[in-house]
Amino acid sequence: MVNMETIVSLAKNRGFVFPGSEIYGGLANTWDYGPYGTELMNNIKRAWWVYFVQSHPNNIGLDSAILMNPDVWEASGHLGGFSDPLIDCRACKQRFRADHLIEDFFIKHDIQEPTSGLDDEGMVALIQEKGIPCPSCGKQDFTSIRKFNLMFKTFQGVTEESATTIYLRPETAQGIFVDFKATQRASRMMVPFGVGQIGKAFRNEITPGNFIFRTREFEQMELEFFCKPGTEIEWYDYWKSFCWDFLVTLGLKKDNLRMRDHLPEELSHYSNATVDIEYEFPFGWGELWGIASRRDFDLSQHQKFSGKDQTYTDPITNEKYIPYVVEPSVSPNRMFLCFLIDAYDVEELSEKDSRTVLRFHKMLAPIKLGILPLTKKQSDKGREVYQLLAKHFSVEFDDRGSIGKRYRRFDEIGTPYCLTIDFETMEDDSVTVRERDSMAQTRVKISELLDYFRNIFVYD
RNA sequence: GCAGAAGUGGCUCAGUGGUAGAGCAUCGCCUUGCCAAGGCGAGGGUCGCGGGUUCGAAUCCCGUCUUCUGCUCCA
Repeated sequence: MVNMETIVSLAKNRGFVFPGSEIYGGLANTWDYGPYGTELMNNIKRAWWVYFVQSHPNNIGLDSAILMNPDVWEASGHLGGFSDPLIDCRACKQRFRADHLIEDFFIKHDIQEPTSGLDDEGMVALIQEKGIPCPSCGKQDFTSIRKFNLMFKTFQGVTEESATTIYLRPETAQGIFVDFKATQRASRMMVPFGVGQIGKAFRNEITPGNFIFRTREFEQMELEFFCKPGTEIEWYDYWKSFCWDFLVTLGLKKDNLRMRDHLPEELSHYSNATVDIEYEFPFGWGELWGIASRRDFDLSQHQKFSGKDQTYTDPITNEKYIPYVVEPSVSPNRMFLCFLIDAYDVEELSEKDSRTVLRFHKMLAPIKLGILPLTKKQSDKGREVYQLLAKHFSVEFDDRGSIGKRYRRFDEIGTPYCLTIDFETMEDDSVTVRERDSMAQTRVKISELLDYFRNIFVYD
C-alpha cells in the first residue's frame, strides 16, 4: 500500500493540498486545497448532495449558521460534556483520561462504586485514595486534571464589556435539529424525511494529525433522518447500506472498506445502534462514516432547553410524537483522503520507467478533459475545442512539451479523457479521445463532442 | 502539553570553517505525425530566525520559531 508521505507530496506537488500559511512557517494541521484539490473537493460534495439530497425523494437540504446561540450547546451537551478530563503521568509522560483511568481500575479490581458524576477534584481525590497507578509505568505520580473544551470560543459584540462568548459550531447537526420545525413546515415534508447539510465545523482537537485525516477546522456532510419511533432500526439499516453503496459506486475498493458495529458498552447513552464505515489508511483502519441511531435525544433536549414544542403530528393518523433520528455523518475532507489514496496507482512500464495514475471515478476527477494539440501547429484548433467545452466541463488545455509528457501529467491528476488535436483534425474536424484506464482511442467529431461527453459525465 | 526527528532554490538532496551546488521541475527558442527524459539557453536560494565564537559561519556554540511522527480523540 502507498505510504502517507507519497500521498502528501503528490498532493502538494500537483496542487491538491498545500500546508496552510506556509510562507509564515505554517500553522500546524491547517491545509489549503489547491486548484485540483478544490475541484476534487467540490466534486465529492456535489456527489454527496446529488445522492443524499437532490435525487432522494425523502430528503431536503439546509445551510445553517456556524455561529449559534450558546444555549444550543448547553442543550446538545457540548458545553458540559464535550471536554475531556485529561491527566498526565509525570514519570512516563503518558496522558490519560481520568474517568477512563478510574473505570478501568474499578473493572479490573472488581470495585463496585459509582464513578459517574464526579467532578475533577473528586476524580483526583479518588485516584489518590485508591492508589491507582499509571497503566503504562506503574508509578503513582499524576498531574492535576486539565480540561480541554473542544469548542472554539470567540466573542460577539463590539466592545469588550458588551461582548458575549459564542462558539464556532463543533458539528453541523445542531443547526438541523434547531430548524427542524421550520424546515418541516416550509417543505411540507412528512415523516419519514431527512435534512442534509454540508458545512464547516471546528473542534479544538488535542491530537490532530495524519495529514487531512483530523484537523481542527473541517467540513461535515450530515444527514439527520427523522422517522417514527420504532422504525429507526429499519432506517438505520437502510442508511448503512446506502452510505456503503455510495462509496463503492464512486469507486472505493471494497477491500479497503469495512463496517464496524459499536459494542453496547461503546454506545453513547442516547444511541441504540451505531456503526462506523472504516477505511484502511496507510496508518491503519480509521473511521470514515459514522451512522448512528440517536432516538429522540436531540429534539427532546432542544424542546427542554428552548421550551418550544418539537412534537410532530402525523397529518394522516394524527399521532403525535417526537421523531427518532438516524444520523449518517461524514467529512468530505476525510473522504477526499480516501479517494486520493484509493485512486493512487503506479504502473511499472519498464525497469526505470513508471506511470503514476490517479484512477478517480469520472465524476470525481478534478479535470474531466485534457485538450492536447499534437504539435503547436494544432494549438489554435485546440483552443477552439477548449472554448466549446469549458463552460460545460472542467477542462484544461496544454500545448507545452512533448505529447507523451502531457498525457502523463493528465494521468497524474486523474483526468479520465484526453482529446488530441492532430493532423487529421485539420482535415475532418474530429479528434482522438484517449481513455485513461483502457488507453482506448476513439474518433469523435468536434460538433458531437458536447453531447458525447454529456452522456458520459452522469452519475451512475 | 510531553517525547523523538527535521529545517539549504518548487521537489529530492550534496556541501561539516574559506566566493552557495547537482538532478528533477519551471520558462523560452529549436525539434517532436501519439504516450516522459533530443538540442541550446534562462530564471530561481540573505542556507528557518536571532545572538555568540572567529579575520571569515550553511558548517561550531546558545537561544528561539516552525513542521513532522507518536500519546488521549471518533467526521
